[in-house]
Amino acid sequence: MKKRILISDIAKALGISVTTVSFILNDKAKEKRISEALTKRVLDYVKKVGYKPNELAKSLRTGKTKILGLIIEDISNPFFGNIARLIESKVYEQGYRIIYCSTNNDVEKAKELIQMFYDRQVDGFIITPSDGLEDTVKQLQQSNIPVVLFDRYFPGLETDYVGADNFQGAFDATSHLCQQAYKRIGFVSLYSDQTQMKERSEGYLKAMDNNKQQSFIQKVQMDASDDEAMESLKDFICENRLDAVLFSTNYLAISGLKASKKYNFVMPAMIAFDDHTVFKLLEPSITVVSQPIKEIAENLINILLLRLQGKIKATRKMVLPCELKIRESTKAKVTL
Amino acid sequence: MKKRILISDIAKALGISVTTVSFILNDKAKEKRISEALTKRVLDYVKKVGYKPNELAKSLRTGKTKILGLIIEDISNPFFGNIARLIESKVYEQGYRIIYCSTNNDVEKAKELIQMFYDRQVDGFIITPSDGLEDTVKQLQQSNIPVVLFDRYFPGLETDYVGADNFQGAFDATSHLCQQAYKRIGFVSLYSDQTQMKERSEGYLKAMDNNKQQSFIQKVQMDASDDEAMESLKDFICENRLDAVLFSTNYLAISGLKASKKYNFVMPAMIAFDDHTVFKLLEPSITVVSQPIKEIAENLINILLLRLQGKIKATRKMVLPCELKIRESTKAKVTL
DNA sequence: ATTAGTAAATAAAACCTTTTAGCGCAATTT
DNA sequence: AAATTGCGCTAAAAGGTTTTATTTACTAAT
Repeated sequence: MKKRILISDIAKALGISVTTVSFILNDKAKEKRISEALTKRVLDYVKKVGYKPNELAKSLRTGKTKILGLIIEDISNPFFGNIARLIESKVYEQGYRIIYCSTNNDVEKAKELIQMFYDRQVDGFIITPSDGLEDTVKQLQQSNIPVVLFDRYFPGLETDYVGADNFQGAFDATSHLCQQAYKRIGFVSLYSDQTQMKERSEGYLKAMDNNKQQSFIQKVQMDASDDEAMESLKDFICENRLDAVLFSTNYLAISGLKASKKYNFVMPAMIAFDDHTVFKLLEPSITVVSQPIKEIAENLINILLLRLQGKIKATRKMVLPCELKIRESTKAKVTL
Repeated sequence: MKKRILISDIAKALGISVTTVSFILNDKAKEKRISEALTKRVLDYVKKVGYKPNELAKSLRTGKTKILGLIIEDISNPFFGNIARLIESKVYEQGYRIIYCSTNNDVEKAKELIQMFYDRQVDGFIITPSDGLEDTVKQLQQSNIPVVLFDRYFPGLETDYVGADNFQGAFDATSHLCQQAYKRIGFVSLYSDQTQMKERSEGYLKAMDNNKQQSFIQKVQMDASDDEAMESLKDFICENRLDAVLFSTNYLAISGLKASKKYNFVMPAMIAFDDHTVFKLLEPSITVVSQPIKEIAENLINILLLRLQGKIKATRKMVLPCELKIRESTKAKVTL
């Protein structure tokens, strides 16, 4: 266990000052008019001894950590998991690192996590905000630390934001069900004020209105257990004799599928919001509204990096189109 | 955007020294015989102004970051995703934080990530090591930084390790297939020297030997595309007229299922290693060898924390039992 | 009256960088 | 001739903690 080598060791070994070494290592050799000969000598030596600066000391001095905080709803949901992975590899190329945490939609936990990231002086945030997090986000903004929201936002707060066109996604999905001649189309959502949920509701309702159909809406408690969700979904689908259902999230759809298995009823035509491995494999495979995960991740990073570099002033809101992936679960209804 | 408050501000405001404040804040008031009156005065004031020490400065001084590095194979695989989540919440309670990264089984990326975590001075590592990472792990050990491996290990290296009993899991699964009267039982694995794969192979082979059955083994390239995997699995299952298959990972099983859908052949009886939402939902539902995720996460953290506190000297290897969850995909064979 | 001991607090060093301000000298401009 | 500029480099401050070694002001013992 050998001792870490310091910048002062380099300076001493080469008989020059620490400052000079620091300038050279931070690509300020030209700017500070340090001779090429010396620059090369330092660089060679540094490489030879494998010197790596102490990132902590660096951060302490500069106030920059090159770490970004990613606060997401649930890392085990593949939608978020995939976004996290894409973000991770994107920022990696730019020399940034990610610390992530899942909130599981718990406001208090989210607040704590944000506080902790703030204490660790992350350079910026990407957040899927839970209900009730508006003030915290506002505080971050006031502290002048870049924040980009995704998946949902706060209507009353000017923030950078990247998300999918939830209205259009739900509208297209519902319209598709109408076209396929379904007559009793239900919508499953959550008790939540989050914008993405509201937009999906509105998309559903608008399409139903356009087609002059009666709407059926069931909301599930956000903290409901799997069993509770399954039971209420069974009741919703069976008692209303629905012939089609649009689920506003992939896990609600999965709860629905589990319910149909557990309570042994036939799942009607269905569409889920957000794709999932399950949906491609099932018999019949499930039609989904798929969010442009890659584009979302790319835009999140781009906006955050621009902000970190101070290159943008006005807030940016990006709304990206969803794609309806039509599979077997929404074949045209056979009228008896 | 108000200025951050410092420990020196506290000291000045109360007319005492920085040292005293520091002692009190670090629970050394008694040890350093600081009067209770003063202790209370400081604590109250700190609470009132909401002082939070600068974690960077703290880490720079103490050499401890209270951050642990988690290097896993693939965060989007629910097996790893769930372990990550459990670990995250466990260490959170202990005041530690997690930085994670996925390697996707790329050695070079793994090396880079470990180097970067090391540069950031994480206090300890939890690693699912890729092939070829032995030297890097050895170096970490020599630098006296705690490392716990999981899922797989290096036979030639004395390290802490937590994993499932892969041999027993595969053995039980294979024995179950034999009992159900299947006669042509295949095993799908990876071209990899990783221990967990070898152990699963051996479990399969041992059970086949015990039952005096011919074995069928197919290996898939680790970097194979989904399509390549699907094609070779189709050939393996169809050409050998297998009536049962044991898949050594959940994603191989999923590739198999996709293949049966794409190439339109009937999937024989099957068992997958590691559970997955899909497996419960499919018709028929899939029998799995389930690893004790919760126990694995708990033991990983326990061992790492003990090591961080210097409470253990000898290396610990924990092998935890797997559970065979019998579902519909392995109903007894009907002999014609 | 001196010494020893102790309680309560502190000054200063240490952790390792980056960055500001400036030095000494030669060449150029006023 | 005096003032300015350019060059190549550096001393020292700053960033905010923790911790070691020490001081101060007492009381108790010799």
